[in-house]
Amino acid sequence: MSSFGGRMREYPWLSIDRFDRENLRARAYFLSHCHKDHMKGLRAPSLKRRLECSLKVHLYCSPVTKELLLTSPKYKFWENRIVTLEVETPTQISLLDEASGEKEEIVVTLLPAGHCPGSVMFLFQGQNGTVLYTGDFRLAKGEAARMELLHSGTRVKDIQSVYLDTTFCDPRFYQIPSREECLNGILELVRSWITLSRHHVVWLNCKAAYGYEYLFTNLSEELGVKVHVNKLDMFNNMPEILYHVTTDRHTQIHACRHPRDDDYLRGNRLPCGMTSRNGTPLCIISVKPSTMWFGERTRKTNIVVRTGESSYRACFSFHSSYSEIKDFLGYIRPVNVYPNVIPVGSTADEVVKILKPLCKSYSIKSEPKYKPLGTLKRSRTMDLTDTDEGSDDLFDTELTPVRHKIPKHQVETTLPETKASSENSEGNHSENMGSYKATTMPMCSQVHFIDCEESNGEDDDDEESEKNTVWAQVVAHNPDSTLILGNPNEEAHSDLTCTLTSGQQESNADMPQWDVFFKRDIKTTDDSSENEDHPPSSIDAGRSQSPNLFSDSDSLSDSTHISSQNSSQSTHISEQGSQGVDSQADTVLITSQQAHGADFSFLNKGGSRVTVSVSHFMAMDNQTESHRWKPLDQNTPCPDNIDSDLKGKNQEMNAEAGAAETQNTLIEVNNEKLKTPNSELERDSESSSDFEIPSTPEAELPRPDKLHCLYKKLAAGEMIY
DNA sequence: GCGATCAGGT
DNA sequence: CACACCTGATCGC
Repeated sequence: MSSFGGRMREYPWLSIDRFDRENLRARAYFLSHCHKDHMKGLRAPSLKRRLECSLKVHLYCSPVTKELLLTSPKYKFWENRIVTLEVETPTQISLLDEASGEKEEIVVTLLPAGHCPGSVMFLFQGQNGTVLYTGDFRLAKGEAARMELLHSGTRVKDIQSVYLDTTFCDPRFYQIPSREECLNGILELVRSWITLSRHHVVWLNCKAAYGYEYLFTNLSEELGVKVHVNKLDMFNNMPEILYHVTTDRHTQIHACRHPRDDDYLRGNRLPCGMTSRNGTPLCIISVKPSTMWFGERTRKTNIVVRTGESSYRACFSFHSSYSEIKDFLGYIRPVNVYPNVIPVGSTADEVVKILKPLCKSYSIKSEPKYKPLGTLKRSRTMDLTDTDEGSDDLFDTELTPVRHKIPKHQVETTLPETKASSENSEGNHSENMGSYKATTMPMCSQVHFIDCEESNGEDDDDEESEKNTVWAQVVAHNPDSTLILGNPNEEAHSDLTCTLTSGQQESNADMPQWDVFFKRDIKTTDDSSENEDHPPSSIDAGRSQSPNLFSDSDSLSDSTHISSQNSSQSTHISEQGSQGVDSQADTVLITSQQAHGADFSFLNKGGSRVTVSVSHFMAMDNQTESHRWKPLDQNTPCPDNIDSDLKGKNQEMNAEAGAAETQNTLIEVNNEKLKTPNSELERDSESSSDFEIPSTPEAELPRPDKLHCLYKKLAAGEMIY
């Protein structure tokens, strides 16, 4: 649960995901997603009163979040105070301090968070630096690298602070099977059950919260069976979800709820009351989506575990795993990081201890500026592959400071280190706000070296796993190599490869684009169709791959695997067993390795399908990646220019505001992506977008005249973006 | 009667 | 295992 207080050190007059106490004085509110624990105070009378008095205070959120929020009458009073911001569309807003009349411009960008429909992260850019509030998120490894708007050109933006979802920031939660693996596991379980007869139904034991829609839509799409839910009016304007859910109880997949649904199930009755069909009693299994995690060394990951006669637990996570968190933060490398959540059984100190080494100032302090050997072994930016060619790449790319190829940033990196490290030392950041402009970091800090000892950290007992982590990052940087190689070692990182697609879904202007937040294509792969061709037929007992973590499954003597991969472990659920005879004491286990197989074939098919049906949970892949890898087209924002354009826009907007005598708290920049006026920069960005890593440093070296100009500006104390 | 908080449950 | 949420008891206004 989030313990974020609502305010960021850099911009304390903004409140995010908290609306009580001090937050009642905020100049603007932001809601990252529609979960209750992020809406504290949002409907309190005190805030309502504040709104009535302060007509210029608004709530900013994604269109989907607004839609979901306003479905509840309790939040209706917000209706005309909500400003929706399109995802991945930098938008400038003006914040007016009503007391002082002081006005401030800030650019906010919503980035898909993969947590639930409408969930976003907020990237703020303003006079006190660039900060990222992640809200709750689940992003697979490498996804930060594919978010165009986290970059300026090919380089990650300089981010002062990240306010991070640390729900699973504990080595205990080292890995969680990817969304695709989980989905495939559940899909195969559901498929194998409901195909037994029309009376075989599945109850998905989902909590009352947004976030399972991606499961519903994918199951429905794959199986052609809609999911019964209690309520669907919140999706009225989201046809992509609406189509896959129903209030008609005569379906084989249910996610309906009842306060005492356990009792209902015991009585062989669905929470909606259904107990039979045409006089024939239903055969019900329940599947409870829950987070399952695995240690660093765990090779086998069971997606589905049988927990009883007719009950199963299936892996499902709304939050990033430990390794995903580290990958995300390690890519962004902010100066500071602040946990939004203290994981149960952990402490703030422990979390910070884990995260600090991934921050810039940490590497400034602890790493020599030039570490050729370390580089050779552990560069995060090198283009490694599983094969021997990888080594060549390693040498080719390694020695070039690949992240410093953008001229204007190159200049920046030559600034003397000033505040970066001091700010980091848990100092009071507001003290330094005024000097933000001087806060830069030396060149080396952007080269993502991974120091052997350092990065092993608490995991340093497992060298191989560490390698895999590096691998994951590397692979993520080069989609082409991913497609070819996949993961060299094991299933643990297969999630990486599942997100690689190309193309981009066209946005539809009118409807909230829920799929922007959740996209994924459960591909019916060659493998899985092969699976379909082999209806449940055999039990492969006695091969439990259940990790020790799962005492519940271990307690059952034998295991049955549902393989989505091949016929050697074919899918079977014995009706007899599920009916309580349980002769085989089956635990149905679907390993991520198996699911993994399906995922790869999903990829193979990728090219053609990507654009539209890369569906439901991973829009961030689809979208951001298409930004990043496809040839730059007219609509692709050029992040280079967002920064450089900012000042101009600010001035423009200020002028406009003055002219229009609005003095409004809010000015939106047409809700459009800031477009680049500079075709040269655009080309620059384009070429660099082909690969995360430039082939040669020369290609992007700053021109001396430009450098000179920038140096002069710096000397004059001007802000340089 | 309402909201906030906590405990306890799923 | 946790998450996000619900219910019910209690307290204060």
